[in-house]
Amino acid sequence: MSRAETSRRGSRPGRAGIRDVAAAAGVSITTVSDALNGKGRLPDATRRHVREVADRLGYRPSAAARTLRTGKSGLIGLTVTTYGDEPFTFTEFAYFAEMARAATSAALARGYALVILPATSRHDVWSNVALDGTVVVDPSDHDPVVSELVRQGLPVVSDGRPAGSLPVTAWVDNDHEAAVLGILDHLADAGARRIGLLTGTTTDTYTHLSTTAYLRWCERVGQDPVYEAYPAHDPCAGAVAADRLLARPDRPDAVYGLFDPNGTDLLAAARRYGLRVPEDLLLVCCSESTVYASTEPPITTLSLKPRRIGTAVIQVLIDAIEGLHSDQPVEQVIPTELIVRTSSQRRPPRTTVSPPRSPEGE
Amino acid sequence: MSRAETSRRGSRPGRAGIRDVAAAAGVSITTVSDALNGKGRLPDATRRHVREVADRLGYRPSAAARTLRTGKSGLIGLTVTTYGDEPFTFTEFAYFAEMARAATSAALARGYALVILPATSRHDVWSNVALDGTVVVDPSDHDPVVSELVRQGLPVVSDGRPAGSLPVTAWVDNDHEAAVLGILDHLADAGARRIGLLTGTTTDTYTHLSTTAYLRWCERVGQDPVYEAYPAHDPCAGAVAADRLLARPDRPDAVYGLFDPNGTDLLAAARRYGLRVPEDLLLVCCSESTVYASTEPPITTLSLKPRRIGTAVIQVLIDAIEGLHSDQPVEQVIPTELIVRTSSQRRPPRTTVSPPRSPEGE
DNA sequence: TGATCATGCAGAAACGTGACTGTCAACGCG
DNA sequence: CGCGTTGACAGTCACGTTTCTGCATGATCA
Repeated sequence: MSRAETSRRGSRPGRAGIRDVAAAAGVSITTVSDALNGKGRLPDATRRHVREVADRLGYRPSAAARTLRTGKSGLIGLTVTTYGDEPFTFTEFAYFAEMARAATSAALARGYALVILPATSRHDVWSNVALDGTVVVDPSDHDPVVSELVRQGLPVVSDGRPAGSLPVTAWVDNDHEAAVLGILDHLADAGARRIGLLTGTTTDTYTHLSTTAYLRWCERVGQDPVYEAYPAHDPCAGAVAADRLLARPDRPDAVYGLFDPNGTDLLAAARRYGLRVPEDLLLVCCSESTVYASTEPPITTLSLKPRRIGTAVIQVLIDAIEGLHSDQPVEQVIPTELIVRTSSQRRPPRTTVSPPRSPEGE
Repeated sequence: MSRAETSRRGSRPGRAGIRDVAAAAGVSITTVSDALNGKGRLPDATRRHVREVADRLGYRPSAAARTLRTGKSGLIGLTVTTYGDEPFTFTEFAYFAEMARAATSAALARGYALVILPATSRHDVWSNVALDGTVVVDPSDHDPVVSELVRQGLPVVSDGRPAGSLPVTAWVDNDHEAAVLGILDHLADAGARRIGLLTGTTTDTYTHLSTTAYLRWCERVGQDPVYEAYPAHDPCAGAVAADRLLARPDRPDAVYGLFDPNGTDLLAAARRYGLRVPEDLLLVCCSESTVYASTEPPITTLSLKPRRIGTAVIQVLIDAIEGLHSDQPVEQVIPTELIVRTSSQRRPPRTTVSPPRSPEGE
C-alpha cells in the first residue's frame, strides 16, 4: 500500500514526513528512524544515504509525535511567584533576569528549552504544554501549581528553599543568614554603631530568613533593631520606607537594604537629609544591578549570584528528569558575594579627579 | 475489550487517560472528548457527569497527543539576536525584559505560552519543540532560523522592521527616525548649539536608522556631526566611548546616547571633566530603566514603549496563527515617548514641555 | 552439512487524542 | 403503519513518531 505519498497531499506541502523520506530513500521507516537517531544496527552507507535524502527533502521530525511516543518533550517550565497581574515579579527583576538568562543557557546546552509560565493556577495553560519538569522561583507556602505538578510525577526544582512542606524534588538557594551576618559584621568593622534594615512585609523565605538573621545579630551584639518594612512589590513604597528609616529619631548610621532598588532609594533619602555617604551613613544593598558601580558614591552590593543559581537549578532538574540524580544531595547552597564599594568604607580611597580640560572656556 | 484499565498499568499511576475517564463514567471516549471540549450534541446531564468524573480522576488531557492531533501546540517561540554566547543580548536588556514580560502576559491571556529559544541555528533545539509561531526580536539581515521557519509555513513576527529581504509575516516597530529628529529638536530648543551622538558599530536597523536620521538632521541644520561609535554589546566600551566624546576638541554641548547604559556613562564622563548637567551639557538617552528618574540630575530618556510593542507583536502573531489576519496591515508602528527630565532642560523650573517639532525651522 | 548466530532491514503495534461515520431508538407526519 | 428525521451516543481511523518483534541472508562452527 503506497498511501504514504498520495494520502499526505492534504498536509503541509513544505513538510515531509518520515514516510516520504523512507520512500525516497527506498527503505522502510524503521531504517529512517534508526539512521537519523543513531540507533539500531545499520551499515554506515545506509545511514549516510538516509541522512542525505532527509536533508534533501528538508525533513524535520514532528516534535509532537516524538513527544507523544517518547514521553519526553525537552521543555522545562519556568515560573515566578507574582505579586500582581504581571507574569514576572517586579522587585527581584534584575535578579530574575540574570537567573533566567543563565538557566536558559544551561538548559539549551543540554538540549532543553524553557517555557515561561504564570505562577497562577491557570489549568488551561499549564495543561496545554507537555513539560518534562519545572523550575519554580521563590515558591509561596502552599503553591497549588507545585503540588499538582508533583502529583503528576514531574520533577520540580525551586530557586529558594521551599516554605512549609512544599514537596519539591530539590532546591537551590543561598545561605541568606550567613550573608546578612557577613554584611552586618562588615558594616560594624567599618565603624557602624547602629545598623538599620530596610526589609519587606512579604512572607517569602528570603525576607523572613534575612530579617530573622538581622534580629538575632542585633540581640547578640546588644543593639536595638532599627528597621522599616514595606510591601516589596510596590516600587514607590520603597522610597517612602527609606525616607522613614532615615527620619527616625534613632536614625541608623548604616543601612542594609534587602531589595534591589533600595540603594538608590536610600541614596536619595540621604541626600534629602543632608547625610553624606559614607561619612554620615554607610550603605549596602542586595542587588544584581550594575548601576551601583557608577552611582555617586558607588554602593556596596550583595550579589546572590543568580547566574550560578540558574545554572545549578537547571543541572539538578535535568539530572532528575534523566534519572541521573545519583547520590548527590538534592539541596544545594550557592555562596553569595559581597562587592565592596565606597558606600560601606568609612575611609574611601580618595580618587584623584582629573582636571576638566576645557578647550574654549564656556 | 476492556484493555483500557488493564493495559495502562505500565504507565504513570498518577495520570489518567481519556479511556479511564470513559470507563469510569460509563460512556465512550468520544462522549468524553465531546463533553470536555464542548463539541457534539450531548445533554447537559451527560456533560456534567463526565466533567465531574474527569475532575475526580484528576484527568488532564495529554498536551502531546492533542498537539499531534490538532496541529496546534499553543507555544510561541521568542528569540533575540545575540552578540555573544548568552541567549539574550546585553545591551537592550531592560528593553527586552519589559518587552518579554508584556509579550508573555499578552500570550497567556490568549492561551499561549512563550518558549525562549536561541537565535543561533541549533536545529536540534528548534526542531524539538512544536511551535505555532515565532517572535523574533531585532532579526539580523539574513537570519537562517527565520527563513527556515517561514519555509515550514510558520508565521514569524519581528520586533523591529526586518533588514534586507527577510521574509517575515509581519513586523512591529517604532518610528526611529521621527524619534531621533524629535530629540534633536528638543535639545536644540533647550539651547544646544552642537549636539553629539553616542552610537553603535553594529549593523542592526535601529542603530542604522537612528544614526542616519542624526546625520540628516545635522546636514539640514548645518551642524558638523559629532559622534562616537562603539560595539554596543561591550559594556565597558560604552564608558570609553562616552569619555572620548566629551574629550574631543569639538566637544558637544548636548549628547544623545542610543543605548541604555549611555546615560550613566555620559554622566560619569561629564563628572570627570567637571561638566555640569544640564548647565554645561544636555543629556538624553534611549532607555527603559527607571534609574534615570533618580540620578543626579535625573536624565531625560526616550522610551520605545516595549510593553506596547510586546503586546502588539503577540496580537499580530496570534491573529496570524488563528487565521484572523483579516485586512489590517501587517506593519505596525508604535509611537515612542520622550520622558523629559532635568538633564535636557536648560531652565530647570520650567515645567511646561515645549511642543516637539517646529516645521518652519532651518 | 545442519545448527547457531550476527547482520540488515521490514512490519506493525503502540502513544492519547480529535473527528468522522455509523447505529439505534424515539418521534412526528402523511 | 411506514418512513424520514433527529438526538445521543459508540466504533474506528489518523496524527507521525519510536520501538519491539521477526524474517531473511550469509557466515561460522561442531
